[in-house]
Amino acid sequence: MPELPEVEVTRRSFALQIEGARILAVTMGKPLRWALGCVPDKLVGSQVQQVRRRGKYLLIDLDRGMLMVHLGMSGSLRFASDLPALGVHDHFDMRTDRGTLRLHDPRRFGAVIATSGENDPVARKLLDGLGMEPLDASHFRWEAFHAGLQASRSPIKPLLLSGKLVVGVGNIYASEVLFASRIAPTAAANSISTLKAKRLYQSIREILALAVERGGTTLRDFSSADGMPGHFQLQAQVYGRNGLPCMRCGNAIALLRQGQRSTYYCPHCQKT
DNA sequence: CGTGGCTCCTGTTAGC
DNA sequence: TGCTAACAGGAGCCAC
Repeated sequence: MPELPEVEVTRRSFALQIEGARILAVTMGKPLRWALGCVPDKLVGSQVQQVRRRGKYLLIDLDRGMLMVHLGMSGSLRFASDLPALGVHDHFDMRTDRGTLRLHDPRRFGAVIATSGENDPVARKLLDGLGMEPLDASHFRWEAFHAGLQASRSPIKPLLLSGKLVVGVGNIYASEVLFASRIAPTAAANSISTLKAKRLYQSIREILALAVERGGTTLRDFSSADGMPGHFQLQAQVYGRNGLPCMRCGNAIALLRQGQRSTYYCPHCQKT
């Protein structure tokens, strides 16, 4: 479900409240994608220092160790002091003296992993090799992005989704940024003109930033940790609009399958 | 190494 | 209305 904007909106919705909190108890539900990596009781007594994000991972720094949280396809976090009883899809529940952090994840593609810190082998394995942070101007450099495109013959849509060049662009935003920059999703990355590559670079920055500003996209059930839904779907130009008229030229939006994922695009506006 | 296919799991929706 | 199949916002792993 969540792409970078939803993860960032989630982070902002509870980071300040949970900082300094002391962990009182941890309860696990059904198993998630990976085991927690330690007995839940081991977390008790630790203090939350800050909540960061790398790609679609939330990194919760503790005075001893680091919790990594991934929302997968259907995950969402809540942080509140008055949460209802655990539901069948609540699989991680961390009670603190400031409130309870709870992961709700019906499909269980998400993860909560306890590591010793950023240099923990498990953390390294998941974080090493991630691409540039699109909302970090000093990290997301045009020169590096352009060089990355030039170095790949992969179709641009799956390359964006892979996170190897730039992180956080998921299935919705991949379609949206390619439409905005008028690039065919099937175009080989190294065949994209410098002009279009520049538009793509700008679109990634602008569209993701706008989505964060708007509170993320809620297609089904996304909400941030304070329970607020997103509003960005009102802005979607192509995603989910198969057969409907293109907002730019009026021709029908087409649907394409790339690597088992749906891609929406305008065949008229997005050539090569 | 880069690339593509499969897989995990549950819920919702489209089609008959 | 009920059944079934397809599909859903991710990404690690394996085989080429």
